[in-house]
Amino acid sequence: MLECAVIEPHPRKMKKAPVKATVSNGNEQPAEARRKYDPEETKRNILEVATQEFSAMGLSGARVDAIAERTNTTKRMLYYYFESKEGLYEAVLEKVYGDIRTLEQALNVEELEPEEGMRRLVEFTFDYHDKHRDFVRLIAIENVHSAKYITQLKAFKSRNVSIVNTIENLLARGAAEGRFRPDIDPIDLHLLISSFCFHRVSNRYTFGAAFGRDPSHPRLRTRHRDMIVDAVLRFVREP
Amino acid sequence: MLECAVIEPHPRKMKKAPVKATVSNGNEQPAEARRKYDPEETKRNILEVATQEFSAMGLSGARVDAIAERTNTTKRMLYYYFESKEGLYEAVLEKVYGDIRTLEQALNVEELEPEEGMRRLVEFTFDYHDKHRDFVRLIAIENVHSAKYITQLKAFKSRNVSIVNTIENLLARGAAEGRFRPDIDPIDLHLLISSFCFHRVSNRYTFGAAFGRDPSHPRLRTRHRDMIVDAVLRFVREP
Amino acid sequence: MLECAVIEPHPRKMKKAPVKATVSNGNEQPAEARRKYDPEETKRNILEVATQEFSAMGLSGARVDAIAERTNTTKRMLYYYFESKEGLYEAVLEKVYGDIRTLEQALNVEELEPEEGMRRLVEFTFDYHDKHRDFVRLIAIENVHSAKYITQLKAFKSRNVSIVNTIENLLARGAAEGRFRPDIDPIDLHLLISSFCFHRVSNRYTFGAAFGRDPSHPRLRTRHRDMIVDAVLRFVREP
Amino acid sequence: MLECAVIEPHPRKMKKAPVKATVSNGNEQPAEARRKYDPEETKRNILEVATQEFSAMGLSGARVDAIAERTNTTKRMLYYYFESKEGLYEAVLEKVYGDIRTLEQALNVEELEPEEGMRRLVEFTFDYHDKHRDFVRLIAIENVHSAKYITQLKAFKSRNVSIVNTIENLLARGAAEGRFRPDIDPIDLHLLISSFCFHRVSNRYTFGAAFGRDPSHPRLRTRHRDMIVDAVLRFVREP
DNA sequence: TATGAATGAGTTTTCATTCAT
DNA sequence: AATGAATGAAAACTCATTCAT
Repeated sequence: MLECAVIEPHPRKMKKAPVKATVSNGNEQPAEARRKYDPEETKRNILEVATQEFSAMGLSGARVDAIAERTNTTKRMLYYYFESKEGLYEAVLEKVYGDIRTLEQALNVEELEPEEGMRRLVEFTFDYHDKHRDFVRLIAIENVHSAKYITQLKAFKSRNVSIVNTIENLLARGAAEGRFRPDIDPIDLHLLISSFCFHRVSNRYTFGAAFGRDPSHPRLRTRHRDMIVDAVLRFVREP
Repeated sequence: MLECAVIEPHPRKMKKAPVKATVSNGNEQPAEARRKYDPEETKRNILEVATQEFSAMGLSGARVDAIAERTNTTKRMLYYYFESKEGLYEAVLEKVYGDIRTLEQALNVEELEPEEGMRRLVEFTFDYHDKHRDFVRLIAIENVHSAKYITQLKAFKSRNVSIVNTIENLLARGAAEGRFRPDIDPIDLHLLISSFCFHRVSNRYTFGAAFGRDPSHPRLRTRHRDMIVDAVLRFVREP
Repeated sequence: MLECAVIEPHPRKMKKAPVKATVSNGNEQPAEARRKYDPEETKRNILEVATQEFSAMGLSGARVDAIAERTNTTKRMLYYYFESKEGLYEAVLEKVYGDIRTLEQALNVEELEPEEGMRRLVEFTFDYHDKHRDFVRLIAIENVHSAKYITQLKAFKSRNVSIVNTIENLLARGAAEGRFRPDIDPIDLHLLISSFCFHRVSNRYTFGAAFGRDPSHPRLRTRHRDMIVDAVLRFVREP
Repeated sequence: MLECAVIEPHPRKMKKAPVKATVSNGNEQPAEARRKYDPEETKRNILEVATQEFSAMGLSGARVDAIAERTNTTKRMLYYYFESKEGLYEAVLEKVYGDIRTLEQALNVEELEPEEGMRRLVEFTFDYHDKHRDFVRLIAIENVHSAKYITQLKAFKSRNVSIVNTIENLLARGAAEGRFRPDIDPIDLHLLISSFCFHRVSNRYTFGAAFGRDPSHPRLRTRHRDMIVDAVLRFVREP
């Protein structure tokens, strides 16, 4: 049967240009309509939507189609700029880190006296996680993926190093003044601080379900902020 | 007959060994006699493998095929016993909670004096997260999915309630004795404790990447345990 | 805008089972209907169709959908058994080689006297290419892809070696008898023979277009067969 | 502003250097003056790159983007000048034929005595295929596509006709002199000659893989050239 | 003449789930 | 109770081509 069945190559045409239907879609842009050709805006738009999707659904749970749909452009552009779903995910991580960097610059605790500086640092860390929930969720998601993608970011290590340096400086000055205990490891302390700040955001769903309290409620938020400051100060103070 | 081309499905994917390979006992039996159907064992085996897969890959990232492959049985059985991927995931959550309950019974702090009881409670919480990493990862995964599945578990709420009751009791007794501050919210305190215990497990990949330290290393583990006990006691103590 | 837009994870359901439409499609199978579950038949069927498609369209030109459509099964099975388009292509190459091997066994020229053996060998080579056009086309296609896939086949090298051995034996015996020239390289001669046999099949379209002759026409076929035998014998004969 | 994340489209694909980079001449001109639009040069450049891509990848395997990338111009220009991928492919075929035509004029065997003329003709055919590998590959590719495109070329038929005429003339003169056999069909002989010359180029990858010999190696090349001349002369000579 | 951004339709591949035995 | 084969829907990704400037 097979061997001699001389199948003339069935002629199949090459891709042709699609018919273009330039019909207006009814809901026209308002007066200050976006420019049609604005790559930076396109990228930003894609990244914005992708950030939401990835942080809401996880890397595997996110759908490229879902992202594209909520974008001002098409799925194709997403691949045009970011190569692949993973590439887009990485770009999202990068962007989220970039966004945060600016904020971080503002933290200037080196000039404050140690206890006040420590208070500021903790408050900053708290606010920072509280404000950047997408960031927190993405880090949690990264841990599900064994931090495979985030480790490739240059920004990643440096950022953590800088915060630890800040803590180290505070601890050293406090100890020199006899106000702080001298034997505290800065990284350990950073872990203590960020654990709380991170956890109440990352685990707010299970927390809410378990205790019937939404940790993002303003009253709870304030109380938590005070508490972690208090706990940290009590922890570092001599004796 | 394609004598020379016996094509097995997906010949290129490396097959990991099933989790519990039924070892041959040497004196083989005729086919019918040897194969002893053991539904309980089959279910246990499936759950075990599924726990690994879900906790390693997340709910969306997990693959039914991957689970079935490492099982002693087939994909069909997985559906036979657990209905669907989601059903299996729920069963995994349930199992993980069940496993833990036993351990939890052992914690009897009500008889200890408040400070010692608090120490025990924190240590218990620490050890418990440290030992049950799959549990921790699954909770983190649940939060990616807005705690959709875990809230359905009866075990879930009760467990958290019981731990909070324990803390409440300790705080009340401590306050009565004038040793603890009287204004501490037990749920807040639980959040403080569990944040640290949870975070160092759930985020160990990003932590490791950021600081070049593996938080599961024994030395670090001990230090962290001491630290959280210390921090909590300093936090609750009067004044 | 972005940062604080708390997007509640839009609930999206997991894949559900499709509705099964078990309607009869009208053109029922004849009495000797295929068994529904016959993996060997399924694979054979896929390979048969794939052979046609690849040999007609080339590797890049072939369409997985087109193959699946002409199959008794679905596209999914194609991936079930062959992993990928490339995997299927490789399996096709393998099968085509397997098919041919049998035929080749029949060639027993070692017992014939050199000249008669050489005639048989050339005729065999001619017939073999003439009959296996898919094979010829696939080899041509492989050369477009720099023989990337075929080199992985075990069957490939051994087959060529055996035919060269056969030629070598004939040449040696012929030279010993003083009938053949002693300085002929067997691989070169194989190239001379197979060039012609291959070319008139592989290039029949351009040949037809250039000269208005279809080289597969029976009359031309016979003349070509005689010609290559004649040319080879004249080439090898002393002096 | 995503200051730290300037995302270029497809940042991961390595870009090969364009085929002819317009080197800066040191003393730069103002923008308008420096850029000299040279349509002919642009077309030539595109064709050159396209020839490489098509002959290396086949018609379906070739990528318009890949061609444009290695060009000094953009994809749009490619469509501007050649309409479509197919149009470009046809232009490549045409160019390749055009390139060759010049060479072919030089062959003047009508003045030589038949045997010497035949030798020259074969050598010419050999050299011509050996030198124009792209041409050979493109013909092979055309046969994968049933010679759909090449048949439209005016140059195509005429070229083949003229070579056959040349052979016919040689055969006739040789037969008249009693040196050549009188019953040889010129088209068949052309097929014999070109088969070998074509095949060793078109199938050099599978040949190399099968026999561990690269047919384009100078030593092998010379031997092959001598062989085909020898074989043809022995074939045409009386008796 | 020239260009980078944009696109829609197609193409390959994956996945949870079910069927026939 | 158990199984390997089978499946449709959806997901990721690609490609030739065109638009707006």
